[in-house]
Amino acid sequence: MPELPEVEVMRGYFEEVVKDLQVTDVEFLDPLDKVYKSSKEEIYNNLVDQSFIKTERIGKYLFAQLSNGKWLHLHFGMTGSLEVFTDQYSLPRFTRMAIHFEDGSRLAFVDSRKFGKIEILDSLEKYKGTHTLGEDLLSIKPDDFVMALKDRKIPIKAALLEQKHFAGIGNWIADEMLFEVGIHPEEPCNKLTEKELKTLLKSAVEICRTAIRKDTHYGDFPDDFFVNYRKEGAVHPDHPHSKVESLRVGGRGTFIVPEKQKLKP
DNA sequence: TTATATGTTCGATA
DNA sequence: TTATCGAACATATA
Repeated sequence: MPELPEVEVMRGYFEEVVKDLQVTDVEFLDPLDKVYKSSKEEIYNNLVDQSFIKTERIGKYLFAQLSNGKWLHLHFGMTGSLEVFTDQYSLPRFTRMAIHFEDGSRLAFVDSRKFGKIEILDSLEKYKGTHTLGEDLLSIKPDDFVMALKDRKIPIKAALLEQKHFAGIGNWIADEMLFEVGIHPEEPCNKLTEKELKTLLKSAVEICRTAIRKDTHYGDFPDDFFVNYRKEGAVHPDHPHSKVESLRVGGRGTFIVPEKQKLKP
C-alpha cells in the first residue's frame, strides 16, 4: 500500500505515538530473514533501551533517529505497512518485526510479500550520498521537476515512477495525476509542454495532501478521485460514455479514461 | 490454474 | 557512457 501518503502517515506513528518511549524488546518474525538488511543483532542492539527522537521521510523512504544517534531506515516495498497495537497476545498477520515500548504499546512492521527492508544507518547524510534518491515530491521546485523530465524520451508514466529526481509517486498516484491533467501515460516526456509538466506536479502534490489528510483511507477519498474507478470497464462520473481501459506502461498495470487521455498527434 | 499486485534493482541492449 | 527496457524478487488473493 505504500506510496508517499502512506509513508507520511506511518512517519506520524513515530512522531505521535511512540516518540521518546523507551524500547524494551524487539521480536523478529521473518524466518528467512529476507527483510533484515542489517543483521538482526545489529537491529536489536541499536533499538533496545533507546527511543525514537526524530524522523525524516524522503518519498517512500522512512528514517527514524534513535537516541544513540543512529537511524532506523524502513522501506515498505509493495505490501509493507506499520501497525500500532497493544494486544499482548496477538500480532497482526505477516508481522516481520515488532518493537515493544515501555508503555506496553507495540509497533509491527507487516509485509506479506517481503519486498520491504529494515536497516540501521550510522548516518543519514552518508545514506543520501550513496543512493540515487531524489528530492521529496512535496518539496521539489517546479523548475527542477521540469528539468528532470523535459528532455526524456520515455513514457511520462515511466518517468514519474522513478525515484531518482523526485521521490514519492507510485503506481496509483501516477494514474491519478495523469487522469486529472488529461495526459496519456505513454506520451513521451519531451512532447509535454512546460506548463503541462508544472500542472502535473501541482496535481500530484494536491493528491498527496488530500490522501494524507484522509489518513490514506481510500473510502474517505473524494468521490471523483480516479483511484475509485481504477479498473477495467469502470465508468468515472465525469465521463459516462468512456469506459476505463487497462494497458501496460513502464511494466506496470495502467488505467486510463480514453476520452480524456489521448496521445498527441 | 493463471493473472495480477500501491516497488526497487540489476543485467542486457541500444 | 548513458538511457531504456524487461526480468527478477516472494507471496497472497481473485
